[in-house]
Amino acid sequence: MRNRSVTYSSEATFQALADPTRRAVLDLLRRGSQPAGEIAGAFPVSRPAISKHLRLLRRAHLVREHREGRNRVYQLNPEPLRAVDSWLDQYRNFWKMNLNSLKTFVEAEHAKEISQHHIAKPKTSKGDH
Amino acid sequence: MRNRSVTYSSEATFQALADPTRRAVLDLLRRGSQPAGEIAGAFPVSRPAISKHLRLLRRAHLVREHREGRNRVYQLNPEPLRAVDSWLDQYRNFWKMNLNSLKTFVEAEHAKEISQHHIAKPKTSKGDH
DNA sequence: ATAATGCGTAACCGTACAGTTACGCGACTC
DNA sequence: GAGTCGCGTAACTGTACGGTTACGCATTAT
Repeated sequence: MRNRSVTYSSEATFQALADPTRRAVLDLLRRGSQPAGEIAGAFPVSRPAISKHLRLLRRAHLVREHREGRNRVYQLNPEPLRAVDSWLDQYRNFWKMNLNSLKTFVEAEHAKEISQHHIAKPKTSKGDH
Repeated sequence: MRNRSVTYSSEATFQALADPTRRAVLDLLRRGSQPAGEIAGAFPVSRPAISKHLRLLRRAHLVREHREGRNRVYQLNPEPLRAVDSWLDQYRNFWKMNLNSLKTFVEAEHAKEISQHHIAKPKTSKGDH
């Protein structure tokens, strides 16, 4: 449970990531920082629309903004994505399990087949509930 | 670009994950499949509200539903989370980079300081743009 | 000083959606 | 068959938000 200087609300993060345009902005920003205008230029929506998206991304700390003359340059901040990664972590074993489920199943069947001489199956654990 | 039998729209997935209640439902379902009623019982909102959340999760293929008598049992399907994991992958190197950014920066400054005898700074490389 | 640029914000739509209550329907119980 | 349980859905409300246009405010250019 390492506590970095700032604790990012994964709530805001997920919320910010929910919009495809915002994810695209992040993808764009991976190539390098850009002023708001150029970001807006990359999308088929109006500049104010992007401005609002950027505000949301700012609130989620997914981007950082600093002025440069009359430009506002936006920079990616991948830090909060770490929280998403951690959250995902709880499910990773889970889908690895599923990855091997067929294999495991087959092996289990195989093992059963081998040792299946006089052992009565107790009841088949009826799902995972 | 592996194409599994089903292609999950990461759009629907992110959308589904955007709500805290829905993420909580998934977290709950990690412990095992449950009928809708029990899921609803675990939250301070009405049963129909949960029912709608479950519908969204179903659409995103994050849960699977099957009837069992007069119950509808919901089961976690972690598959679509893989897509999220892949998406995140593009940022993983990035935040590893940032881990070392301070170190790198300090080292760079140090190097500059050493060689900085008669070199006029052209204009300060102006961010990372 | 004046004009033009770059951006954010306000004001205003339309739509999505979280939540509620009322209702309906299939599935077990007696 | 009548009652009840489990659960989805319809109908409705409040709110968030994506998009637009109009506007305002700095900063640079003339």
